[in-house]
Amino acid sequence: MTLRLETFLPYRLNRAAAVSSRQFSAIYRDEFGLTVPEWRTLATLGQFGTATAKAIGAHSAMHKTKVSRAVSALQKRRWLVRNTDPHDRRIEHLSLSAAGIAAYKRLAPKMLAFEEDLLRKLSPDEQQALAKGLAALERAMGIRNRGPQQGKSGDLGPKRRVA
Amino acid sequence: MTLRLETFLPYRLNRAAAVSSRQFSAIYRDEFGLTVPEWRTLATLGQFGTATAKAIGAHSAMHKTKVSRAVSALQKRRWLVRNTDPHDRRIEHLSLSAAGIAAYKRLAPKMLAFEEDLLRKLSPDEQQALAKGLAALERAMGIRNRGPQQGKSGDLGPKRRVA
DNA sequence: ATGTGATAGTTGCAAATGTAACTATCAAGT
DNA sequence: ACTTGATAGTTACATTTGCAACTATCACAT
Repeated sequence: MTLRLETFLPYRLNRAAAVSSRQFSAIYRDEFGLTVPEWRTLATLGQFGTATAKAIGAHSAMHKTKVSRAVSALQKRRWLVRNTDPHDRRIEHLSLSAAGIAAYKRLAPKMLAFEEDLLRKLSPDEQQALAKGLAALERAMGIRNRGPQQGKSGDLGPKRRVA
Repeated sequence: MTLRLETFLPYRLNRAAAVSSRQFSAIYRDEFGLTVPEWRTLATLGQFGTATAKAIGAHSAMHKTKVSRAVSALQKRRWLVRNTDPHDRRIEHLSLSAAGIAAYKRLAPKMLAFEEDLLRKLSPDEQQALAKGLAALERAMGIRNRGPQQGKSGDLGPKRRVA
């Protein structure tokens, strides 16, 4: 019974995530003063066009208050607009304004380039292994990768884990 | 130029780390009320016997204030003892008390079992892929897996002083 | 129509966190 | 000895975060 941290999965994940997050977040922090939750929200809406706060939270594993505050911040910058669902006024469909889209289009290539720089340090089969391993892990942990929308009936909701 | 979050590395890492951390931390939180930094510190000392606060931070990618507070908390529980280096009084060699070791020995098997439950959901070659991909990523990001001592720049162990 | 329970999202408050400034110590140069 | 620059670790302060409680709205049953 020995717990070797270097091979212990949650430890490795947290460490890798922390380091990568520090490096990547420097980009949008320096350029726009965006926080991590704000950038994630921007990126989600940039990719999907429209999503609810709940869907963003489910897709990114962010707590709903984190999403709520990120949405408020982006709205204050006038990068994001809210549209109440006409059939259910509890729901707000979020999307980017023109300014928000412009910021996204300016940022996304830099993020991708940075990722590519990182991945270039891996051999092709290491890259493949990483992708395969992560996908399997996501599946095992119940992380679903469908679109963030479908708020109504089908929602991929935080309810799993039957106990 | 499309940024698909489901395949974007830092996003996936953060998401996987967040989910795994939530699940794993429930164990030591429920059992002992330990926080994540406290558990990491405990686990590091449990594995290595002795380490400095700086080494713990370097090994786990935790900020030094996080480590400092975790060490204080563990010390307050009397699970940890500090020993000032006789040759350099800035340095404190940390180690677990008997009570700390007892707690570690009680916790570590549960953590390992939980990890095993998770990994069992992956096929053997998925497990291998994950290990290989993570190792490559750690190398690419400059995460070194030697003993917890020595920072990024460095040599092993307490600085060699030629008497 | 009214009550019950569920859901989307917000907010108050306390706890956790990071930055920067601090103390104490050391090594090396003068 | 004294200054300078570096390092290990701590602390003050402001920001960020999460939990719990809240509002508003809905579906459904009575």
